[in-house]
Amino acid sequence: MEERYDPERIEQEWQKTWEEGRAFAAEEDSTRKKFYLLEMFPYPSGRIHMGHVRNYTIGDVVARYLRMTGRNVMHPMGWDAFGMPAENAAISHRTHPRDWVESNIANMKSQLKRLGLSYDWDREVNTSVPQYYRWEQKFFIEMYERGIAYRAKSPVNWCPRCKTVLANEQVIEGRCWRCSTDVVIDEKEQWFLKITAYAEDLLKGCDRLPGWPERVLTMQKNWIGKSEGCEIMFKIEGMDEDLRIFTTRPDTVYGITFMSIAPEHPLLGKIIAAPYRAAAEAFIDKVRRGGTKAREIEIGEKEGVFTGRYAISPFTGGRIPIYIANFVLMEYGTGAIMAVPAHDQRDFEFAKKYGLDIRVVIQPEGSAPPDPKTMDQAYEGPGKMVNSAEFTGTDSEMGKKLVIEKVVREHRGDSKVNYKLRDWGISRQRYWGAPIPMVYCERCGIQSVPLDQLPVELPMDVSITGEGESPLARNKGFVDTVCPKCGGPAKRETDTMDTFMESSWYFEKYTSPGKTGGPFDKDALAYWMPVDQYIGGIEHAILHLLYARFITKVLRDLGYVMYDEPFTNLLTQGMVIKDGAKMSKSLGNIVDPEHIIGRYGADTARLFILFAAPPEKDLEWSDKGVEGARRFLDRLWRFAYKYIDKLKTVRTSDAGDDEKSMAIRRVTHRTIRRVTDDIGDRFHFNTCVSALMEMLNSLYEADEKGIGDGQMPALRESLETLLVLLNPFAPHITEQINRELGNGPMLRQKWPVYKEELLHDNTVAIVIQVNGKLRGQVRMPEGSDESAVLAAASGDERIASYIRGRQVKKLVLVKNRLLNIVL
RNA sequence: GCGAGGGUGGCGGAACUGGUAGACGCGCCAGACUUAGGAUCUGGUGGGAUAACCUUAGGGGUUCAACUCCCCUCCCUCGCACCA
Repeated sequence: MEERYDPERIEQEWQKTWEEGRAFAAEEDSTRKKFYLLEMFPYPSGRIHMGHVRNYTIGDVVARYLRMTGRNVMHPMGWDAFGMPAENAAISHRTHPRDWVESNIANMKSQLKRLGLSYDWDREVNTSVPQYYRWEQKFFIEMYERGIAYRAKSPVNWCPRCKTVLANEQVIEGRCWRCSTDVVIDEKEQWFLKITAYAEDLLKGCDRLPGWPERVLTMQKNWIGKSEGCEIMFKIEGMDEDLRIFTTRPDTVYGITFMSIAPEHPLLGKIIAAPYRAAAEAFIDKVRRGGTKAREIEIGEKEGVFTGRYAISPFTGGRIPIYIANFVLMEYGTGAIMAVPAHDQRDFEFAKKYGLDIRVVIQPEGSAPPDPKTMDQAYEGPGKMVNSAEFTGTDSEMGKKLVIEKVVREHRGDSKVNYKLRDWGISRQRYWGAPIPMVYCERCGIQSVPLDQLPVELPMDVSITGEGESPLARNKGFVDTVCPKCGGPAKRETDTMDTFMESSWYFEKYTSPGKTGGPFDKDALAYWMPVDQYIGGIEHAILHLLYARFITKVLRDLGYVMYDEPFTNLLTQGMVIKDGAKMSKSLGNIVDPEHIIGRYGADTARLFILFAAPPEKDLEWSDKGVEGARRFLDRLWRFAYKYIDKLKTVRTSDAGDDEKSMAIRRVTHRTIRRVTDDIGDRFHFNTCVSALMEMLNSLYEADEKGIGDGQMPALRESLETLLVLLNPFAPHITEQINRELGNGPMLRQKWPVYKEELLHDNTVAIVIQVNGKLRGQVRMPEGSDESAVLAAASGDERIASYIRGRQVKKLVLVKNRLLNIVL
């Protein structure tokens, strides 16, 4: 054994061994319990960052631990290889996106290998190759045939900088999620996936995911945004059309004093009465100029203008003035609302501003109805209906049902559920993505590409300039095709799919990456899916995780998969921060993983990152902390080096029962218990590491007191155990020392099981409290009863001084731990 | 405003069902070895005149016993935010 710990040499050697032995290749084995462990695959940007290191290290600990417990672990890795940066790089570096991506993958792959991550590289998936995206195209066509994929003209979020359409989910506070440019609204023909048809399924599924963090589920539920209420049609005075509104408060219909409609409402042209036209149009124009920014970000003043027209209440028959209001959104509900200022804060503010009536129709439980003249805010709570004709006196919750019944009876509307969730626009006017397999024929219209002609391959001979139309639209060889139906000239769809499509089913592809006759091997899919543990950043709480759940449900309905949810357990790890801020180029606080690995070794990097914080919390990077991690490994190495020659010649099974041996063995078995508890169900890797540090500390303590030849078997057991327990965290150094001990590889080694009888000493330290305050400690045989402990405590001079001359009122004994003497 | 999660030494963080608060690591202090030490080892390290005693954001409560349970207040982070 070398005297000095040299991580670089050791790590390279073991990584080579693992690679050559295909050490982490997973195979279906129906006799073994599977575990599918997955970390979110990266975009191949070229270099890994600390966030990756953290994400993948956490996963690797779980993978290596579970393998040792006997689970058949699949731990794959791949590349989310489509997407804009490749195109941007192509423009600035004059390379082809494919080449750029490939060299990035090669580089990142070697970086991941240098971290010692135990991936099954045989299952590697690259989403940008036709063998991958051809199945996505097939799914798309099948979705089209079922009406799940459809084409529609709709206002889209357009990023002028990225020159592409963005999904609602990709617009953050009115700006592009990538480049933060203000997004503009444009009308375009787009391909959509009907995620709204799955809104209820996705929402219900949230309640069947106990292994997901509550906050992720909450975010998803919020995003889906279900609200139950009803639609009511109001007659418009002097017009044939009805005004349809959506409300969740049918119990307040007798409090309607005006109507508010969105400036984009299609009926507006007819509704606005001639004398009001100029003012109304000026207002509409003003709102429109404000754009998305003003409407969606600034919680601006509520403004509106009277249309000069009235609706008729189907309840009272009264005339209700119709206003155009800036806060009413066309995209939600019907784009028109009934306004009940007494019981809706927004309506209240609007009414106050324009001097409109306020009519109270709900009386709060146990207090008088609010007075419209003195109210300073709307009462939005429940209560008893008042001033509401035949409903007066009814409880508001019951009233909601009864009013809906009345509306239905009179054919003025129906109950209705609305969702905030919108259909997923997947068209992207970009080159580097999966082509949407559709053809436009002048004669036959939209046609899907016949399945036997898939894949529609992305052409490689393109010029990428970043100007004007997408490179695909200018590529005649690609665009010009024949209609699959009539054989006449036709043009291909030139939009590509949102890259979130590829990441919505890659985890399924890992189960049979080489399969060619279809997307998945049925048996492999049945064996491995669903993913038992998924690990990734919280930033994907909505986008990726919602889309992946959606596509899984679609694939289920298309008959490809047989489960409802793809990820049983989800762990969202925190960010890596430095000096209190997220690592970023602009802040100049980036720590390069490669540099850390080069200087301290992968084992040190892994150990630090696991030790510094529990996985779900943010991790503050500390160079000093890294040194501490390295110091621990150095200490481990030195300890092993000191005893290696003696340890080589003894057998663990010969461990003696002398006091020194027993002390060593107790520490060993107690540590097994601690680490097993923390690593298994709790994922508290930081406390695992500290338990291992404590174990090594106590071995050094034993060393200080002198370890004789008689203790060598116990010491061997201890060191071997320490190596196994530490192996998931620091796989290289542990393998190396283990080999020096003359043992075979740790890969298939069993996770140790502690021996109950070795956890206990025959005596225990019992804390003595007097009136709840700590006063001392006595050493007692295990299982001592109240009177015995009290006797011992009384014998202790310090403790006795607190009790002397006073009556013991009560004794509280916590077996083997504590005695509280109450005076 | 609504929803979720937090607030523990100089710092990162422990304390699983209420039972020795501050494990482990960093930093700091002292010492040893040494030509030197940013190497290594040993000891110390919540506050306090190291004596009483006080300490888990602050205040109250339940209990023999509270970081942990209950009530009130303050602060921080994240998500949603005119969704009718």
